Amino acid sequence: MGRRSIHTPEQLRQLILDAAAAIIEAHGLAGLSAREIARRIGYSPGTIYNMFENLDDVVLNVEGRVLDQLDERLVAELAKGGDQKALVQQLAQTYLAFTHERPKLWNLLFEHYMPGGTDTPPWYQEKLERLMGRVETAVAPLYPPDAVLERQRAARVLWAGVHGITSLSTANKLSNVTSEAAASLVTDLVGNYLAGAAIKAAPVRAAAS
Amino acid sequence: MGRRSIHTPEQLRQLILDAAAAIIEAHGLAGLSAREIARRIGYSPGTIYNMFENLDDVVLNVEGRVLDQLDERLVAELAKGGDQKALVQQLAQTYLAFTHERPKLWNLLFEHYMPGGTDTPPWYQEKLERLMGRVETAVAPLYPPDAVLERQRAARVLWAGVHGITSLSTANKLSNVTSEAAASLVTDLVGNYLAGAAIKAAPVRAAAS
DNA sequence: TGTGTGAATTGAACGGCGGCCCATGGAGAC
DNA sequence: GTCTCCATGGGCCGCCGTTCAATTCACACA
Repeated sequence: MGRRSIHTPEQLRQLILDAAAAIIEAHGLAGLSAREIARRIGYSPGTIYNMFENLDDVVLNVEGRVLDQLDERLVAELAKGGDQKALVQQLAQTYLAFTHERPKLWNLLFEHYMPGGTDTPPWYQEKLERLMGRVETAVAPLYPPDAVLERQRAARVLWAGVHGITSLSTANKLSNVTSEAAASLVTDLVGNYLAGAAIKAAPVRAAAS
Repeated sequence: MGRRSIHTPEQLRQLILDAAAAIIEAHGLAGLSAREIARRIGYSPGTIYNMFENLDDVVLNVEGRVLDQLDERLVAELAKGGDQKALVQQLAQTYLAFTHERPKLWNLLFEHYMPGGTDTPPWYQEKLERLMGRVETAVAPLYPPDAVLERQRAARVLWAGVHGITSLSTANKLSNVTSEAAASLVTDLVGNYLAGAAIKAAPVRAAAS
């Protein structure tokens, strides 16, 4: 069969990524295969190799879209504004909600290693840093303007901490913690961490407030 | 070929689990296969099915051993005793060190879902709860004796938080955070969280101390 | 020491899936 | 109508989990 011209190359790319994401969400990374993607989009396996280098390339691009989607959510949340302290809490809850919506898809980010231990491409690292930057933005008002390192550290700790709660709760590996309870754990983590950090900055005032 | 009696059944079980763990540590869960285990231990694939129900059963038992090994480490750390506050920090660092030693093997716990969404067997959940109990023990002296819920919550939050840092740093998904830097993030997390929690319990005294 | 017996071990075989490639022929350009 | 180009999808080759009839050996007993 020759060319179909039903879909533009870009449409085809998106079709493939949509299908791949759906498969991963339903059956995990292990359930993904070029044939299965092809079946779902009504094309043949070969088509996928015209648009992507190989399956790992497809997966990497699915990951990229997930990161972009999370970024959109965080940006939307930041745009709402509101109380500074509450903002960090809101971001954390947004992250939690996002990862709980499509747990297997989110888990993909941690299941998928690059073949041969290659590290992820620059655009991927940039997406990660962009996300981290959102948290830094939210945390910024709570720190003196010149406390750059503290801010970065806080952002990373909070990001990782919230990630830990979502990761363990979606995997059902936090003994007896349901998804709903995870939200209150996140609140507790963020609240106590920020309170503790505030003491270090200005012990007396923090305690008095 | 008939019986060899070179290994007792129990030895054979351990041989299989050793080999499986080695394969997973080297190539991830995706690299595991009954044939590969058989090759490594010098037996045939069929032998594995005499000792285990199927490959998932093997994997589950590898997970069990990993949990047991971590528990041993935590217990050893608890036995050392020492300052109460420092103890929580020590446990956290022990966890971090353990997961960084064999990252792929540790990751197994979060890559491997039970087939068909079955939940993990009771003995597995018990191992998880035993681990959580270790953290509760370490946290206990920092809370009033009757504050059971607070203690449990703190243990879960700390456990998950530390897990998040180890998870992201081993996966290289915490922008620009190396393995060594992870240790200081853990210290920061535990320190600030506990400090924040202390305020809530007794604002004035915590600030004054 | 010889022999019978059952358990342990085997490995070939089944049915299926996978990644990836390339000769083919249909679609578009002129 | 002709030609060119490129998407196509059938096919190659290999690996997988799992099974089970056949085989071989350890051991008990004589």
